[in-house]
Amino acid sequence: MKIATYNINGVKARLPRLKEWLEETRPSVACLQEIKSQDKDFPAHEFEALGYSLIWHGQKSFNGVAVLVDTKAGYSLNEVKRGLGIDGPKEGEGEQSRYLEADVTKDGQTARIVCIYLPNGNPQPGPKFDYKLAWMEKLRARMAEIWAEEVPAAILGDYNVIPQDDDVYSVKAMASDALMQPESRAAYSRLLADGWTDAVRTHNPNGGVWTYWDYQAGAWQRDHGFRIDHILLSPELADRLNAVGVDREHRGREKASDHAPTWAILRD
DNA sequence: ATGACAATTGGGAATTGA
Repeated sequence: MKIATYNINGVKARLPRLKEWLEETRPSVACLQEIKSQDKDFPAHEFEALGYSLIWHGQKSFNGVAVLVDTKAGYSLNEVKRGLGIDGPKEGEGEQSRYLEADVTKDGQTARIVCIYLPNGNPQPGPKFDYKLAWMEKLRARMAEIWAEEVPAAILGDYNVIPQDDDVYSVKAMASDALMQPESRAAYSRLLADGWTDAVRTHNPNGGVWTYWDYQAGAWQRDHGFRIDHILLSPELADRLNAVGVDREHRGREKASDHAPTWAILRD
């Protein structure tokens, strides 16, 4: 089973790139973030035509997540939960679309798949940063519930956290950013301390792997990137981890997202 | 300190992102 996470930065603007990525790399499960589409406008048929089943949780203008499974390869999915029950940082805006959880099944084997788009938190300090930290605690509580269910589970997505100094091209350049504040890192570390495994880190213990390059200041050309898209695995799935990777080449294409797809392969 | 880029909404300029 190949599971992947990809912050696509707009499903409508990215549709050709996204479809070719699915066809070229054929993930069994794909978690998408920043679909930037309302539910009614989400082009589900485009993905169904490629042999994927999917669920999505959209929102006007920004945010939004989706989970796709390869029906051609025999996978099916059932939604378990959408939303963590936490309101956005603006008064009265309600909950943002950042969380989608499903059971994915093939040949009688089921894994819990959670797609997250964790709040960015900039500028910090401020209400958006407070929201980020509160969201991370909500996530941790939900992950503890999943842990207690003792199901094989993977929590994939854009965590908007640079876990360590060797996960960024320049510590100095990003020092004041919400992505690498001590509070953000501590909250992420607590997830690992709870027993979850950072799949990409496990296979790259010295860091140096990027999943995001800014559109600005020639960041891609200079390889000024960092790692914020993560795949966290329960112990059973961590034991089955075969390989991880980042589809860097897709970041360099025409009209690409500023993130690159990040994936892990698990033995059946 | 600021802006550099890009997507969305709405049909211009503001918001958001990281």
